[in-house]
Amino acid sequence: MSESHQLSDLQLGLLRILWDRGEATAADVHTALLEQDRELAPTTVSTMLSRLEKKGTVTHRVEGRQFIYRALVSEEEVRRSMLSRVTDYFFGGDVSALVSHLVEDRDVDPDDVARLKQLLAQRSGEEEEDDDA
Amino acid sequence: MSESHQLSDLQLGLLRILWDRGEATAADVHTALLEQDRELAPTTVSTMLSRLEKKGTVTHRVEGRQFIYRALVSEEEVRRSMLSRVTDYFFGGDVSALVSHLVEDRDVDPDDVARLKQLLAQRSGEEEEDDDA
DNA sequence: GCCGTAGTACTACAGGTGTAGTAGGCCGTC
DNA sequence: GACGGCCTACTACACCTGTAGTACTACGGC
Repeated sequence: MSESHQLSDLQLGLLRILWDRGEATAADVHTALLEQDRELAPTTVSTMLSRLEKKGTVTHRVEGRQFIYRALVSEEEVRRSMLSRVTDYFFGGDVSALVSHLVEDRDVDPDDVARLKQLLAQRSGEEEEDDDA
Repeated sequence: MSESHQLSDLQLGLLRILWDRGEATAADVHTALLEQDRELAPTTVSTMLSRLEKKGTVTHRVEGRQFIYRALVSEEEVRRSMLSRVTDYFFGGDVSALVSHLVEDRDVDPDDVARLKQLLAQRSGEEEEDDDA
């Protein structure tokens, strides 16, 4: 499990739509992309969907004449895999190094810092509870 | 600036070597890859390097008969771009949401939690100092 | 001065991606 | 029962990636 999901922007875009809706016909996906200013021919969308299916990333069931697509990889899984990639390449696999970097270097504003502090407090709380259970 | 660096594993591998050494000949890169158990023909490495050069990702100077390559994009830049991608796709561009996620969900062990708390404390400390200055 | 060797350039090919046209099948309508 | 439209399947093509072989060139040694 957890093989590296190396996905292109368009592929991620398609998955995003499927994740958000649970299921969608090719036409739905096409429309959704149009709404995001990705103007592709309907056949292009279908092609991409079948290719993703061939790779096992999505699947479909048939309803009447339509194919209703559904993602086979979870958003969670892909997110995890993409994050791992960054973590591995740039922080030697050390997640907390990544977090440090983000906190130090990037635009985490003061409110968020507060929020995160709270979160961490909670985290250490839970850890103690875990000891209990 | 900051165009999306959509780089493959191998490309990142090559860049990693150049980043670490500053400069390297094709042979150096080849050797370094071997040490990482990436067994590629020397010509393969050269091919990849010239392709990266064509894209403007690396450049080279000539010394004797050898090409000495150097990255044209910084590690920082690529890291930032890859992180943005994840942040944008999965956290609507909200870096602190990403951090929360990492802290909540992933293997940040208790020591790290402590470390991060400290870091955040420091962060808010700095913020107040900034107010001062 | 010739030859081997090292190093780059050129060429090749399979597989993936982005993009889309065309063909073929089916369903509802007149 | 034929026709038009909708939907998928098949085909196409350019470009990128991974992979590597072959060709060419130049330098150093004998």
